[in-house]
Amino acid sequence: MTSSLPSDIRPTRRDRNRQAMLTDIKTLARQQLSEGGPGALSLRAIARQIGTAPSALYRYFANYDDLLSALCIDAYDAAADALIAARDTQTIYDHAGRWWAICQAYRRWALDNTADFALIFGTPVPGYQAPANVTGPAAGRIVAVALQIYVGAVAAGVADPNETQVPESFAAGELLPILLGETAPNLPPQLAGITLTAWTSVLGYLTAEIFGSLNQLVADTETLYQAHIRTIMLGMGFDPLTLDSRNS
Amino acid sequence: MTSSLPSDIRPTRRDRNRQAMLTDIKTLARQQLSEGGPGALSLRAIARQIGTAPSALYRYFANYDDLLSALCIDAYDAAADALIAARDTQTIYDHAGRWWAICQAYRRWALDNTADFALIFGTPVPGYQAPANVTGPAAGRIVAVALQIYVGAVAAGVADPNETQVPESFAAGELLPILLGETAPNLPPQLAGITLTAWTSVLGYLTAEIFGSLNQLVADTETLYQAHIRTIMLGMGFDPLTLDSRNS
DNA sequence: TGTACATCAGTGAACGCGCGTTCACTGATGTAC
DNA sequence: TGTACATCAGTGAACGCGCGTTCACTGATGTAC
Repeated sequence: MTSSLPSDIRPTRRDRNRQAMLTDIKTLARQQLSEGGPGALSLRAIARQIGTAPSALYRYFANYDDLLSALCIDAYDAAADALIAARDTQTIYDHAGRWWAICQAYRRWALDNTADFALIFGTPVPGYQAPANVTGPAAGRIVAVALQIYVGAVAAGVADPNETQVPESFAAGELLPILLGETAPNLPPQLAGITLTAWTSVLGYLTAEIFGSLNQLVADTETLYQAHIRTIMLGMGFDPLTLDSRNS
Repeated sequence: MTSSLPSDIRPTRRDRNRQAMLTDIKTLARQQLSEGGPGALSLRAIARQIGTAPSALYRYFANYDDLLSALCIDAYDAAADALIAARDTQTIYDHAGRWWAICQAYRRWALDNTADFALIFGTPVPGYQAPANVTGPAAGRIVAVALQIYVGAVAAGVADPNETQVPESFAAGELLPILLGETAPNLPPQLAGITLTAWTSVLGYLTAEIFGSLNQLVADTETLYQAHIRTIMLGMGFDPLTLDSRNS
């Protein structure tokens, strides 16, 4: 009975094995990167850990770079998913709450997945340049989430974009228009500018905390992060009163 | 006459050659890193470019890691020097101007020395962990410059630290007390917190611009950076009017 | 000023290593009749 | 249900490569008398 289903619906044993192997490879690859930093990824080492011949991996990835690209995309997607999940823990009407939530989730995800974070935002793996056409859209998803929340906040009057001085129009890159078109057509680029400014500030803190020198300077990075986010939100024109009531 | 000076003062031919060789090695090393990313540094390749035997390099650096550490320290120092030089183009009384200046210089330096920037703030080179005792102080210098300016601004009443909500006391790491002791003893940690928050925001933008996705999103990153800095300065409690008069 | 010795820079061959990738192959899993 | 064939996963040996590091050495540069 169970085996009478057409193969389109019920995947064959081979298909299932293949999927399992694919995730095994990627899991081990991520592990290697997290332990040895970028460039520490070795196909042979993965094969060794799996217990297979090195050449067997070429049934799953055409070559070294292909594996890396797959890891990048997975990482972007995982981060975006984490943000979206965090966003949805808050009401649609609580814009400040949503922004706050994605910021917390971003840090959590980064701390819990250092390797992936490094892969995406750190120095590129030697000799590897992520193919922009593949990796770009995945990267855009993350910013899109942030942008969408801010647009909602401004529309609801909870955030005042005029508090900052981002130029009203600035030359956009290739990806931004696509991004804007997807989330909110006819969006004033100023909002995008503010969001990017804010978002890079968030990212900057995380970079400093994860790669860098921050841990040597401050022990309680958690608290400092909250203050950081608050400052950023003030810069975006979120209502100070709302923020204060939330924090205390 | 020239050769009659004691060897303590006039370095021997050997000494001068040695210095030249040292800088040659480091220059080529930096070049390699900038071309191939972290992990792309190869002693053999350097020897090849210099036109010497690989083993000759061991007269100058005990091993691979030693060379990397030297490069790190140089990079930190170069960045700090650039900041200090920029700071000193402004009057001692123009605190906002000084902060603005070091932010501009920071970006310039980062863009002009991507390899060094990546070495310090990017993902670590595989298998290499910078010895904190060597590298820490150099890293501290940079933050010290920023901190010093902010302390001056607050003392002069140009910046109001109470505008933000950084916790008044937070657990400090190992390095911060040393840093504080050097630049300004008995400094309220709140000011340090604000400075760190601000400084990581600056760094975050640069990380995003240099490593990352920002270029795909925005073409005129220059303008956006100015807005970014302005927002950060507002968050630090700098006087909005002063900022506006400067920008226009 | 000239000689004897110590220091140091650079040579070149060799070490053992791990890497990505190819290739002809065996054997298992699926498919069509 | 059973057979014949096609597809695919994995094997194992081999390729050429570049790497960091060691070692005994030669020759140049400095130093002391």
